[in-house]
Amino acid sequence: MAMEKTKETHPHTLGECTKSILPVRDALEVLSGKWKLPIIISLMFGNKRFSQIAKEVPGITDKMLSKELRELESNDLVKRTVYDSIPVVVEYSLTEYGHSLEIVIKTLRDWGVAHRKRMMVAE
Amino acid sequence: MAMEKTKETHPHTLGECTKSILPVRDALEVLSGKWKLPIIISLMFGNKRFSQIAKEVPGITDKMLSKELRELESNDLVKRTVYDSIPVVVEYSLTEYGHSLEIVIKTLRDWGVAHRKRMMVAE
DNA sequence: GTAAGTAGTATACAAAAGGATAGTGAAAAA
DNA sequence: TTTTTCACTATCCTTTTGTATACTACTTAC
Repeated sequence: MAMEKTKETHPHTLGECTKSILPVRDALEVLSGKWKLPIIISLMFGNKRFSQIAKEVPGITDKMLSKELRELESNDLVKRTVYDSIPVVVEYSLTEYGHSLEIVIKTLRDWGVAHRKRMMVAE
Repeated sequence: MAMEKTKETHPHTLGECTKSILPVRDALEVLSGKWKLPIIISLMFGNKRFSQIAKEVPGITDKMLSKELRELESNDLVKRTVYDSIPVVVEYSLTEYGHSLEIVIKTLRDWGVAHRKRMMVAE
């Protein structure tokens, strides 16, 4: 009798789920890590200089901040502007593309607020 | 004269931005990494067994899948059910709490789709 | 007897991420 | 004169993440 196991490998249904995973991975590639979103959030509250960001993102070191800013810049999410005053001042700002993350961050923050509440209840 | 540098350290304005960062960090603590969201997405398409998830999440190894599932389970996002059939079958499913991530994932996926489009244009 | 499927674990290693500390060089403030 | 600010960079170290390969133990199929 050997009822063939329905393999589900016909092109129609294959990857329905994978098709959802791929764009999320694309997003994660640009945003993942401990610091990128916090840095972006800090810049959503206004343009900032290096040391200002360092103060507002709790716990970040200069090395991490510098590295992450470079990556964000190379992905066109953050813009770096140098003013050749004395001493030199460097200003970081979100690009228009960077601002397109506002909705993502709002959603994640809302979930995070609920999550924290839940953890406190369960203590 | 010595105009005191306005320190901005009075409790009122301090941390307006930090207050946004903290819940996002809470969320990232539970969700960050390369694999957790892809695994959750795969489970949004239905309950799955270990090897099914392994097939649907491109590139994941048994070791990573096993490790990530344990973490997700300990955070109450995923439920593990053992059926003592022969051979033993283990089914993974999203908890109700896990389902609360649907909106987060949808937002991230939408951004990811737009991001991929953008990258292709810029080639 | 051999392979394949069930759900993983064990071991060893490489790579990436992150942390701690110190230093650069110029200028201004104490 | 020493310290502070500015925007970083350099070095070393630990932790986390990821890869590769092999193995367990049981059952069914070939």
